[in-house]
Amino acid sequence: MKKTTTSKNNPRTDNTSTEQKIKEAARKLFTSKGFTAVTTRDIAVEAGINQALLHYYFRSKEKLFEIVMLENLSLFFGGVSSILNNQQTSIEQKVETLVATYIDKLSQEPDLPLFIANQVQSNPEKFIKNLGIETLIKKSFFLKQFMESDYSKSIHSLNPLHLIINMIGLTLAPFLGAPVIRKICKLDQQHFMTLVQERKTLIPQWILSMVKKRPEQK
Amino acid sequence: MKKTTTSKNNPRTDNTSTEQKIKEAARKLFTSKGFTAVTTRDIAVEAGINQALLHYYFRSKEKLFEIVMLENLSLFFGGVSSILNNQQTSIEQKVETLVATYIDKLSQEPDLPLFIANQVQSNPEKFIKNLGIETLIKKSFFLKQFMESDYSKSIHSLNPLHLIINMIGLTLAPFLGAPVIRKICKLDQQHFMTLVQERKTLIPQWILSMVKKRPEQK
DNA sequence: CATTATTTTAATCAATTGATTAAACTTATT
DNA sequence: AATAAGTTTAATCAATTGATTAAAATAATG
Repeated sequence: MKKTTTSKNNPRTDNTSTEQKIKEAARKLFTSKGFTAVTTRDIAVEAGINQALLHYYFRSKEKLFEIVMLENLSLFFGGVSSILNNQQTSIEQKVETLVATYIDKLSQEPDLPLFIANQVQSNPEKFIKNLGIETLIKKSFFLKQFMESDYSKSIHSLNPLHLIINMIGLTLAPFLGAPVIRKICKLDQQHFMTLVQERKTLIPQWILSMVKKRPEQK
Repeated sequence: MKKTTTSKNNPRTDNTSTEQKIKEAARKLFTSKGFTAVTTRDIAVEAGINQALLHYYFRSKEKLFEIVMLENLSLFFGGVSSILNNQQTSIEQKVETLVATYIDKLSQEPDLPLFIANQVQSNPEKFIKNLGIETLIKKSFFLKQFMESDYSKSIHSLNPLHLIINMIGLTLAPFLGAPVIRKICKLDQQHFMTLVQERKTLIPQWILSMVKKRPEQK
């Protein structure tokens, strides 16, 4: 039987190496190929362990996926709240940090956006519940700050929903299209990274220009 | 045996109703759930036919998926070439028509972007080959037009790659996040549609403001 | 060291999967 | 109507799947 609750054996910090190996293999495969496309045997091979061990440690494929999904969610949204609710920073600074943070994050985990997008599509209510997205955005200091700013008072006022959609869209787009972009433009990993890094300064500029003034209709 | 080549029976235009039913069921399921998550029996049930008929008409699940994928690709990219290569329209007009066309298209086929994104990730080279994307973009009249315009000559000149990424990102974003956006903001289908329709005029304005002038660094 | 608890393994299970087959049924052709 | 060609069906196959089991191997405990 598996040591479940308070066990006495801890070789060192005891995050049983095998358990960890399985979870990491699962995360790699689930994140890049999705739930149904990955078999428990695939995971076992990737982790270099016996297939039965997967069930020994995680009961079922579903349970393991659930864990991976929650990990990916917190990886994707972790830290956002503290940026959005920082009382010391301006709107402009928030946009900058947010974009920069995500570009760095996605540079290390390029499969994350598509994984998240698939979860959003296949299970939106679960997605919303597991995160505090609703409060994360709607009750954020960022939104309050924006609604009280000149931006939302001017006649050029823009629905903040558009703003959020744009920020996310502009940031995720190059990662979602990465394989095609790289292939067509013949960019190696390094050149692609500089392209993406450029956007750290560009996106905030674009976002602010959207909200500051509209070009006159000709 | 199946009537393959030139058959003599044609009730009317003879796109055998069953064959069509299967293909439509397959498209619906494959597009929303992906290849591995859908079984041939799922398709049979959705189409209201016997499972063996699927193989009778399409040989294998893979072949059927291939057909659906190509159909989706041409659905997604159809008409783009004629917009990009129109010698009569200005850059501004091209951006406007492109955005408007896609917003209309995706409003009717909201699952398309994620399906395409998944294909891009899992099989980029096939994706590029099946389409003429490379020529579609790199050799388009649009690009030539842009490179010769004031936009690319000014000191504010912007890598056109960013422009294309932005256009796509801004257009697709609300559809990729649709379920969450609708849930959080409590938008019904109709209100979501007006939100998206607003972007038909907004996105071209944003795109042009990006390329026209940069806000000064403070 | 002996005993017990934990971890790992190989073998196997039942269910599901894509695919095939042979017979039944329908439609067209003469 | 008789025959042939095309279509549909139910039954079945072999392979793969997630999951279980019981025994073996390893580590911990007294």
